[in-house]
Amino acid sequence: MTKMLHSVTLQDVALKCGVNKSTVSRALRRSPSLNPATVERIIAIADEMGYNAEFHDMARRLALRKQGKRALNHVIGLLFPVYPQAEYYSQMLRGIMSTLMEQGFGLLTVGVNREDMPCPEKFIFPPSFHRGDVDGVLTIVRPDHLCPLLENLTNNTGFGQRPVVSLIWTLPGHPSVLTDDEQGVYSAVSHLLDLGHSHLLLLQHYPLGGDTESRRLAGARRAVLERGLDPEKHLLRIEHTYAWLDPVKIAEMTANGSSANHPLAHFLGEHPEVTAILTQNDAGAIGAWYLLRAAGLRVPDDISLIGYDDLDPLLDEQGRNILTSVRLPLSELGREAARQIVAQVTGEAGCTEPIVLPTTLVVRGSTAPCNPARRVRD
Amino acid sequence: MTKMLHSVTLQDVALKCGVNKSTVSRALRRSPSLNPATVERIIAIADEMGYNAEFHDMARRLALRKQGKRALNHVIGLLFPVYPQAEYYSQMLRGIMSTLMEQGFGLLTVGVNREDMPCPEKFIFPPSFHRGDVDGVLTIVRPDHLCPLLENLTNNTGFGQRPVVSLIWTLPGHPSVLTDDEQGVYSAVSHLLDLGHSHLLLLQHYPLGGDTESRRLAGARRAVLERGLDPEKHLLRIEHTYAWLDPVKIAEMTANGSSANHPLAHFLGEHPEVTAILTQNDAGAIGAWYLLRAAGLRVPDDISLIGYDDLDPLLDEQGRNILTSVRLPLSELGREAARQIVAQVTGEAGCTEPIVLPTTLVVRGSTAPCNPARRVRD
DNA sequence: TTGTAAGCGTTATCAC
DNA sequence: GTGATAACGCTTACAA
Repeated sequence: MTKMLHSVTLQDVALKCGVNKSTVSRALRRSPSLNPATVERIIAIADEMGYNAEFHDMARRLALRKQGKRALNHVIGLLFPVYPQAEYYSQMLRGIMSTLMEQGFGLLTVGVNREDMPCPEKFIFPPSFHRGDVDGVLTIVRPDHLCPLLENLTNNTGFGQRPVVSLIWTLPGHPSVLTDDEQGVYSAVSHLLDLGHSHLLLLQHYPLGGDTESRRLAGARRAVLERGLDPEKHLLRIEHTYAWLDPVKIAEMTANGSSANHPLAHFLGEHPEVTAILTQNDAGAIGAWYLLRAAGLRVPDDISLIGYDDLDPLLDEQGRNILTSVRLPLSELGREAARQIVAQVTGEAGCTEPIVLPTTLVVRGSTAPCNPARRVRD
Repeated sequence: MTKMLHSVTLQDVALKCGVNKSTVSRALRRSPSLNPATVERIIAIADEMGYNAEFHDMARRLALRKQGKRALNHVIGLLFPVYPQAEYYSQMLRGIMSTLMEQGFGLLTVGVNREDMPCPEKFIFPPSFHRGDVDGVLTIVRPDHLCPLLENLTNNTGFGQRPVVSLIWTLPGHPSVLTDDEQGVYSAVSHLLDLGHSHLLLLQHYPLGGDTESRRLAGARRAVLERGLDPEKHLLRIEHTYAWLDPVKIAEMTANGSSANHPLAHFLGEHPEVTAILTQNDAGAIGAWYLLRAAGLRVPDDISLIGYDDLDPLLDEQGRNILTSVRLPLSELGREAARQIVAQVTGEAGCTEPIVLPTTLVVRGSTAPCNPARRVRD
């Protein structure tokens, strides 16, 4: 194989084979209407000459357009959030990337910035999307942010009605790949109830254009109801902002002695019956842990604590992670989504209903049997 | 602007304007040889008809190929490692992504798996690379892994000799964007020497196809020599594997009481003069912290400890990060690399010598003045 | 079974 | 200044 700068064309191959270039074209795509012998001969010669089919894709696509057909680009777009939470999104990205690579697809990533979303009409997709270089897109963006972008995309001649698959969030009219948050919280709450806790506090973010929070709540309620308990009494709940339990802020508060002013501290003071807390994510659990500690409450002796995602560790004196948490199959989620979008763009039948992957409760030291003499220190 | 499925062509616009399609072509590219009045008129009508230039890029590129010219795709490839260390790479990725977006470029990411590198000839780039859809590439891959891939790429008609910019690692013959590790370790060592420490231990990974380790060592030596000290005596050094100080492993060892067997514990026993340790990264520092703790050595009272990267926190009782560490400008690194590759592909003059971005020593509680009565507990 | 020829939609080289 | 025309390299009726 010689390293040639001027590329080999069908015509070049045709000349060498002593046939017409259309014959070469057919041969390379193994047309059944051709003599198998000539097909093999032509392919061999084309190979030998270093004919690079992919290099001539623009010509191919131009020709195909006449017939109203189109060639696959083998490129999947990804609308990817640029906000921190590195580990969470990285795991999905790894799953997506490795699966797409295996399938011979490229990944064209577009950063979606939460800050830019107030005016999504200003968002401009890279030209590849307008050009039709992208066969389909995966998105990890909350629906309310996503919808204007998607409209932008589908109104574009270059993208049109190509497939879209949503990760993490359900997206009306499109397939999605989700974690089973109902089951995740159900298993966490069941675990606590099994340990004898009867008054639980569920900390949740304000719903942000998705139904994750309601699915989690549903799981918690199911576990409570299943034991014949009244959710109103036994399942307390606080909705809060992202920053509310930020470990860095909590650390500042505990350091300057103002942590008793935190709303969670107040709430626990008013609700001494609460012996277990479920947080929205591990960072929140870590923030809560230091807050509880500053309030003189010990985990798990006085209060059990469960995180979510199983990404950030809460280390004990020896450096072991003691945080009981709900682990999400994030990289598998990425893999499954990649499989889905590839199935869609290659025209295989894809599921239309959401694909829901199971979560796993990882039990560690931050949960323990309910201590009847609990919170005497309060 | 009507939403049309069949796209508007130059011919369509020409017909409506009552001119030839070649005139429209010239008008849209604001050819100076055209009557400015007609230029404006044609552009207006083309706009109104919803002519989408990007959609017809394949035809444009086909035509340009004749002249040996080529149109920019506005796509940058990224060779990105798929191994864990999420936060480290995510920060760079964010910088790269946001800058490329601002410049109107797309990012085509390719995962490079360390495990696959023993046989890099099996690595296949997505077709976009062969097709010439990528204007240039950014890489965050160690040179020894990268070189075979790069050869693969440059031997390809579709990529050829297009620009390559390397992040983190220098790459012979290509521009690179680096962190100033010499200065990073220099400032860390200077800080320790200023605190009165005179016998330091530098923990480093085995060099892995790059010169990062030697640059760090150089910085350490410079600081020591600057004070008239002999590096042989005052700058001890251990080269170790990635797993050597893995916090999870260390936690297991301390938990089952075997941590005294760790080579670092032995080494410190044999070198009681050492009062400060610099690790290769924060995870290593965290591992070391628990190891020291298990050995009865307190940080910073007995031993000062400095991490690297400033990504992973070491939390104190109140939840504050106490790890003194060298912060790298990772997201700025990504931004600068993106600027460089865009400059290269648009034909602007780019720096040929490496761009080196400064690091910052973030002093926290894990470093303190050298305690003369130190390590009496040993 | 294979060759011929007409596009796909652009750009560039000529004329005028 | 603007219009015809010939590529760019491929696919696919249709003809042979």
